[in-house]
Amino acid sequence: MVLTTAEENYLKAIYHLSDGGTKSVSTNDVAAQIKTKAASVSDMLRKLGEKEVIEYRKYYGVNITEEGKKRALQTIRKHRLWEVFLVDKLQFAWDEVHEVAEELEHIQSPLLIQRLDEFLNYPKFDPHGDPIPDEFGDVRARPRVALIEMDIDQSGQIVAVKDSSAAFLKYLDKVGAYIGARIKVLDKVEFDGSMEILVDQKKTLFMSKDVAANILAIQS
Amino acid sequence: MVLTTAEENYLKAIYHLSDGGTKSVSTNDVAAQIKTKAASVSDMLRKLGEKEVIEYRKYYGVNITEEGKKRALQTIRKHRLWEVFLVDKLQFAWDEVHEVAEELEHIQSPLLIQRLDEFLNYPKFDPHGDPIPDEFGDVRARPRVALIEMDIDQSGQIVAVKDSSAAFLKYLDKVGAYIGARIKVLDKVEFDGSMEILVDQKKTLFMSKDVAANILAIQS
DNA sequence: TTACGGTTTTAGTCTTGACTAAAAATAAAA
DNA sequence: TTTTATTTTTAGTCAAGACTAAAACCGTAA
Repeated sequence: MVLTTAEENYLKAIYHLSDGGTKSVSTNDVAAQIKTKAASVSDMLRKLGEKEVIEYRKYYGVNITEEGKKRALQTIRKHRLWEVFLVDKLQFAWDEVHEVAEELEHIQSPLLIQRLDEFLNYPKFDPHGDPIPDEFGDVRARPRVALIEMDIDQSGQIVAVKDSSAAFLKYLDKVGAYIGARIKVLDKVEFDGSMEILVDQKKTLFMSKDVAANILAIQS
Repeated sequence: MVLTTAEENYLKAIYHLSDGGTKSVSTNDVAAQIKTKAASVSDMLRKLGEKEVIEYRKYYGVNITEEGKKRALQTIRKHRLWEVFLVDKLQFAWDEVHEVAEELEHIQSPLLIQRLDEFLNYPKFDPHGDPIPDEFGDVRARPRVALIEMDIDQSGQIVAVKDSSAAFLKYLDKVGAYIGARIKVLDKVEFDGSMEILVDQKKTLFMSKDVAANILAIQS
């Protein structure tokens, strides 16, 4: 059973909105996500229901089925692999990749994706730090570690903060350590626990133990 | 002015059928090329005429305009660059690339194509030996040389034959030296002018001076 | 229990790009 | 010059995927 580009996009949106299939999703939410009108969504949900990739009860929102989840993860896998390709091989910046990957993810060729995965050396995370599902749709849980726990020379990416107070976020923004930033530990000072961090391969940043303990990263 | 995927495909077909814009093309020819019906073509020609990428006179076929030629060459450029990518980077065989490239060529991103070109090191020919237009649509004329003229260790691709008699073509087919085959000169025998040729990186072929003089190749 | 506001669905329309069947135009033959 | 064969166009449909407007439904508050 083949899905159109539009159907793939709906399914992906539903997957994301449902937190990987754990919650049910309303028509309006899908409409907002896809940037379309609720009426169009109703129509599409009926079709996706017939194809059995979602379970659709009129007026009660949708739940994604196992088959649907598998399909959505395939699309997400393709999207993220292309993002890695664009950043690692074609020197795109991360904020430039999304739209292009949004188009590339709909290319139909299992061989292409298999070979691309191989060419990229089987990456586990995309440039935003999101995990890349394997060909069976399995997603490795992403272990998050406090920046303070990372060793010298380790690379990674900032994915979240523990203390999300406005003041702290403002500080992060000011020094350029935004969510998504790729970082590398250059040095750790034994004396006060402070760290020297390379951000986006160009900017060096000094941060106190307290700051470094509040930032969560994934290692790569 | 933006062209849809379907419009790009029509334009490309017209470009090819018109021999690069030198001949006019009939509705039926386009229908055969696109594998669609003449009625559908009529409709599309009207639309392409309004967009001024072709000159359309009812019942008298179409001529591609300068603007249309430029657009067609952009699409051809994208197609051929992707083919190079698939063969050179993803280890596709040259007869596996066409369909996938047919999808990839419609991805809209000038930056993507510019970076891809750079990543592939500005290739001048695709895996079938067809020239890749530059970003302005200029196509470098492809210098063809008789196989017999090539030096040892030179690589290239068979693009045509001088003597296209059935007997000769049959012979070529039998030994596996088809049009499009990638070849490399392994050895030239001074004594009788015969050559040893590596075909598609796997098969070694011995051919007489007379045969080698009848085969035209491009060098790469 | 009924009324109301918000959500969702239905009904009907539009555009793109395909189709078939029929009409019209051109080209070739008598 | 008229007839005939071929090509091309028009007219009318269809499916996908969007839209608007109107109707139907749900949950909550009176």
